[in-house]
Amino acid sequence: MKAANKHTKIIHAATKVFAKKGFFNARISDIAKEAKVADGTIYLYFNNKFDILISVFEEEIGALIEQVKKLLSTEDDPRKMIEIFARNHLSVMKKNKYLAEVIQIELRQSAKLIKDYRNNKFSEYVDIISSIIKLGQERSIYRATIRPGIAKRAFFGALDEISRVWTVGISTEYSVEEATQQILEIFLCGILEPDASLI
Amino acid sequence: MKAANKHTKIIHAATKVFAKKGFFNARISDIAKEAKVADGTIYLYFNNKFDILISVFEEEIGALIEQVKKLLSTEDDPRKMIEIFARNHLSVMKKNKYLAEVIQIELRQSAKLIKDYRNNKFSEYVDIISSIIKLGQERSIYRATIRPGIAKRAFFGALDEISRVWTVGISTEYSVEEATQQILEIFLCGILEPDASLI
DNA sequence: AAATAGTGAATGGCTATTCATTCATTGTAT
DNA sequence: ATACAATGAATGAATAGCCATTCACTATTT
Repeated sequence: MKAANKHTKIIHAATKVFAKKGFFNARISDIAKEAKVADGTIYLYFNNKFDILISVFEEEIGALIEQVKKLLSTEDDPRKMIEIFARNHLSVMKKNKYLAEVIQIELRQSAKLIKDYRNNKFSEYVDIISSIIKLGQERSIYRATIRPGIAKRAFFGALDEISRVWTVGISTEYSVEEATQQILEIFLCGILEPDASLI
Repeated sequence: MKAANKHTKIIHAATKVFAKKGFFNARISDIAKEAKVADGTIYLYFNNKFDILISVFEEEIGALIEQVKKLLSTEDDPRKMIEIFARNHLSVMKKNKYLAEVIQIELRQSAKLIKDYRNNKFSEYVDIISSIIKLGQERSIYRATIRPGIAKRAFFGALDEISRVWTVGISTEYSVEEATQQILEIFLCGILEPDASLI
């Protein structure tokens, strides 16, 4: 029978192979081997190679959204919420390096790879940041001069670039906690020395 | 004669084609056509397709480094220096969309594309940020608790993600000035309302 | 008339996708 | 209980098309 978990098995295998080789260098036979199925079997579950990539985005990021939304639902303070988002993102990326790689690299070219595919799931994920910022502004906790649409990009971009350290073989290492603390310090307080207006 | 400017012509053509189609979908014949030379001519100036991409990185980012270093050399205040870096980066990326696209997308996969190619030029560029931060720390203008190695990533990642708005066809638009101002507000002061410790 | 630069059609290697066939499971008839 | 279909999942070798690179040839310079 067409086991539902074979679909999932292929998705996970594809995530790994895409991460390691990149979409174009990934061979269908690599994915098949990784998933321990025959090449042809993949076409029983997916229409083509692009379809596999899209499914990886939708399903893996979908799960990420579920997870962070659940965590956020227990918190009300926008400062804590932004912290939860950052810590969760960084720890998932550190733990799931294959997913990290796919988001950082393949997702970015997806618009070019696949005609008329909009990354709705991805936008939905990043928009969580702007909604937290808006909430904070309503409560006068975050500055009204901050534009949520720009700040969400700045925040996500910062998290994304910071987490790249764990995917490529860069020597400098730091922990999720350290990275989270730094990101929060920068975004909440800025990098200026509080009494630097002197000089 | 082996005109030096034919080399440059090919580099610019390649930047454009790589930006539009991505490295793997770019055909040598596309680049040749764009540069108005024969397919074979490209191999008189470059060893192979990868070599073209590497040259694009080295030469285009090399020029970017020259430019920003020159601008920075006239300034001494680390706060202004970080501003100069941000404004310059954003305005170059808004103006030169092909280069922006190549940096944002192709550069990221270069490690995977090309065995043992380290993006020295790119690291050199991003390291300008950490050196500005260190300078600021020495003068007690930037907090000592900020780790320059992490902050440079956060700052560059923020700039990079913000400038993506100009490359992909996203509806929301903002100017270089607006983006620069927001980035500086966030990084220098943070997003917290100054007297938000209330609540 | 050398020497050098440029050309573009032909080659050769590579791989996504297909599809004829096999295999496993379930149902039906004896 | 055993034999026999029927169904549809799984397989993987064969196909068909694509494109980086080469190279025999032409054009241009010195």
